[in-house]
Amino acid sequence: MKLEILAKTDGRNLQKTIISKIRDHINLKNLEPGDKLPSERMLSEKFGVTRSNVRDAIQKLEFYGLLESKPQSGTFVANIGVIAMNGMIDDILRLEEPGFKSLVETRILLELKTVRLAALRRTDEDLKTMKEALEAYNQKVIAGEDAVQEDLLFHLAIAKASRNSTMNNFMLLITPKIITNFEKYHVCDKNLANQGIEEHIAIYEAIKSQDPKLAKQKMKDHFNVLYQYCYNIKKSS
Amino acid sequence: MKLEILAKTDGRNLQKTIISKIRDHINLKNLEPGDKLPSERMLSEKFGVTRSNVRDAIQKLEFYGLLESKPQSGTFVANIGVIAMNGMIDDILRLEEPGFKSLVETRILLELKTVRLAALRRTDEDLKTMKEALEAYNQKVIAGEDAVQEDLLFHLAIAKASRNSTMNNFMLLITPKIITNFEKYHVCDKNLANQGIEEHIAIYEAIKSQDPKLAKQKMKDHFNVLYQYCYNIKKSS
DNA sequence: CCTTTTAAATTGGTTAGCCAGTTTTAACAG
DNA sequence: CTGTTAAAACTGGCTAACCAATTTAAAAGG
Repeated sequence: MKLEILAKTDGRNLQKTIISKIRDHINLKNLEPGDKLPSERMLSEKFGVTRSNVRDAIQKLEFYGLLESKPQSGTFVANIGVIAMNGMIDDILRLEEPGFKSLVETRILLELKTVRLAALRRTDEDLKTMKEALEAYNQKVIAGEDAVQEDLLFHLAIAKASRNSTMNNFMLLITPKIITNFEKYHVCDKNLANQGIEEHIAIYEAIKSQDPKLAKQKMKDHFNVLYQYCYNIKKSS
Repeated sequence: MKLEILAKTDGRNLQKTIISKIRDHINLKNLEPGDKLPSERMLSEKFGVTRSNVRDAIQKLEFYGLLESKPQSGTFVANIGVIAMNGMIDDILRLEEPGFKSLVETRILLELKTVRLAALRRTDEDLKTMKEALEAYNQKVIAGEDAVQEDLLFHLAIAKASRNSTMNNFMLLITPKIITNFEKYHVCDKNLANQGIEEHIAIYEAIKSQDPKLAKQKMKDHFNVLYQYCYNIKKSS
């Protein structure tokens, strides 16, 4: 077990090492936006690692918009100067795994915004999707079954109706992680789920009547109950 | 040029096709959390694509927390039921590339929160980092040079001081894309940069004196100027 | 029939080599 | 010396073979 963890952190540290070496190279050679990096083969030889490792590191930096790979041509420094490049790579390297608290804070922030935007921008089709998710949730709760999935889908339907693909994407990223934590700490019990029905309906109605302020307030109420309960669980565990 | 775009969309569509086929398989076989997917080899044969393509698709679903690959063992359905799985994959497939407006909206939302959290949680070290970024910015502006990078680093320093790794990560993700758009539309002119000095100082002082409300207000002021200018640019272009 | 042991098959990950474009170099004509 | 052309070298992506760990099957022992 220990070894498995070590292996994983080893892989992580290897990637971080390669990323920092790429940064060093950029600094040493004073590469500016648009300049070409050495080929993956040369970098892998220079760093004493496999080409796959280099590719993975480059892919990560591409994901953060710092590099850009062009097929059959090369990898290029993105339209970002060396100063910002250094600062950002530094931040990326020091970025730690998000804890539960971090995820919850971000979720609340995002949802209080998406619900507002959804109230302003929702189409009739969005409304239909939300209503379906809402009714699926209610049905499960009334039947006394677990409704975590349906709850998730209702909230994601709101995110989609917000018509902001960045926030929608972020919601898709963090929600599953939160759900996993919820189930781990056994949040979302039956009685809480019953209360959730009314709260969801209130949110839905506010979005339907295109009242952003009310929608935000109802979402706030929803979270208040949920996370008060949640933090109690956390403290007692 | 047309062909290049076609090739890219082809690759994208291929991955989306594979992802939807994986979803279909999960539905058809009624796979539940913890169940094992067929091996990458079998899936690649079944779908008539290369193993690399299957791996990439699985990696993406892993990124969104829907699958989990264990070395020398197999790929497993994450702790998420079929209903949520279907909904999420559907959302992921329909997710569109974020536009400029989407990015700006999200940035404002995130920064109004991170600046508040930074005021509450900043350590003395955070404060030092922010001050350094601030002074680097001022120096460049006073010298009449472009200070986009230094501006970026100041805002990222705030994100780091917020002590929320999820928001910090999100900021790192969207900021470069916004910067690119800024430079494309030639936002951030000299006169605007001069005004930026005072606004940055006001934000910094509010964080220093641990006044979250004031910090948020000063950030709001900062954005007001910036994006009023920005939207004018957009409209005229 | 059940438990233990062992060997064969299967797995995700890794590696070396191949491919189709791109880029650089060199050859050559004017 | 310059502009054009062709060919050689280089590039990121892709393919197939390989690897070590794991899982399954079967064989052995009780």
